[in-house]
Amino acid sequence: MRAPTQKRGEITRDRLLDEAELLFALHGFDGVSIRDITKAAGVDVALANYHFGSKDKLFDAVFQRRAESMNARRIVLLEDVLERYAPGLPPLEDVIGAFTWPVAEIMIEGGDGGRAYGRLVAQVNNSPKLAQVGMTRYFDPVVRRFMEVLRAVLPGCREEELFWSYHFLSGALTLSMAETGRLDRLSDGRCRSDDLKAIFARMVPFCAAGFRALCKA
Amino acid sequence: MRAPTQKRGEITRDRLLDEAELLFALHGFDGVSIRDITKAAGVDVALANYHFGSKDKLFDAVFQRRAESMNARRIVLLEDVLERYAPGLPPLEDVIGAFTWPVAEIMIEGGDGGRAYGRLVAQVNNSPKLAQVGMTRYFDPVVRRFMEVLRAVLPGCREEELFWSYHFLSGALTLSMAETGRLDRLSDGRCRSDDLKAIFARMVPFCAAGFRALCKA
DNA sequence: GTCTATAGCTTGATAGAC
DNA sequence: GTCTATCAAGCTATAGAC
Repeated sequence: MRAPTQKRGEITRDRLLDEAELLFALHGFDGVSIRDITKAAGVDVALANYHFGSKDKLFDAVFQRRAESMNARRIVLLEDVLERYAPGLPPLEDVIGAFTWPVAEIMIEGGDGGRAYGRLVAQVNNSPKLAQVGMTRYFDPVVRRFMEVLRAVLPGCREEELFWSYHFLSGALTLSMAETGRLDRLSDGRCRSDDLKAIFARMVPFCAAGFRALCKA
Repeated sequence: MRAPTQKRGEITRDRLLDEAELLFALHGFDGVSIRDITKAAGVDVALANYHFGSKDKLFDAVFQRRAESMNARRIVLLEDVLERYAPGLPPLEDVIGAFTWPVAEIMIEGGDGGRAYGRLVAQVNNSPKLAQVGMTRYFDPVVRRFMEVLRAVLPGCREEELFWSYHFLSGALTLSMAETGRLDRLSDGRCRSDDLKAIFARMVPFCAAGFRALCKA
């Protein structure tokens, strides 16, 4: 992730982002101090404020970093799917897959940081204080694009049913990103929170059936 | 909620629980100080530690308080449904309804505190640090009972599919409890996070269809 | 860009008077 | 049970030397 040609300042910046990501994901915004982060990154306390201005802005930078690549990937997969079935329309499953799969990719390929980012998004999406700013600003533009396609793929579906369906999908998706390990215990080890391929393979048919059930009514 | 015959100490205790519930729900455990809570409750700073021992234990007491009545209500509704269809088995929808509806009841009938409690559970369920203790201890015993009934109602369904289906239901349910208002904006006001009857009426068919889709495969 | 030093404030918890 | 007073530790943020 870190190019060998980076300047010292950039290395510090990236280290701070990486450690902040891990710590915020585990303890939440208020559960982590600037000191915790700079200590974990092995840099001086003052550098967090020098590079990011404030703790708030550092959090925002962490949240934004991977949101951009994830959203870009979502759009690529969506346009791919649309093209593949043009001039017809793709199955609902493929549209949902284009939305959910980039999350799995980041968490699988992004190592500890990628998994931490998933946890972070899960907490932000479920926080009344943070969801309005974080999710709305960084994710909703792409969600609106998906809603357009869903509308086309499910003709005649009422708007309310379409939005509520998305809401339930969002809940299922973000709880999966949280990787809390709760289901591991509940299922006596049969299901594992970190088995992302198992989860995402099931999330698509589960939610597709849900969308169809609501849109039928 | 507060009996007129309560002693002064009990009133203080209840006030602290009520205000802690509201504040923890909005800002999370680390976003609230003992001073914030005692100030909101109009009692002395030292009384929180006198009555509850520590901030951790106060949080735990808040979380446990409504969990007990919610779980009791879930079991009552479940046994009702089972009895109504005996010696046969109830439809999947009724079982899911017995699990989800008590949440709506508490949030609708419990006023500001009830809604705050929903937000609190949403955050705990999505937190890697808190979910293991909070959810596992207070909710999983009842969930295990529901899993037994779901197993009976969906004969031949593989265990993994059953547990993952519950996981997705849990995500949809807790995001609905969070009432973040995100969907309100996204849908340009067509859907409202606080319209609990609209949400819970749709959650049942959405998730029932999901369970059936996964168990069929 | 980095580091030292520090200002100014808030934190959880408690000892002891009432 | 309640309140005053306080402790020791933590916090964010910044001014100024290098």
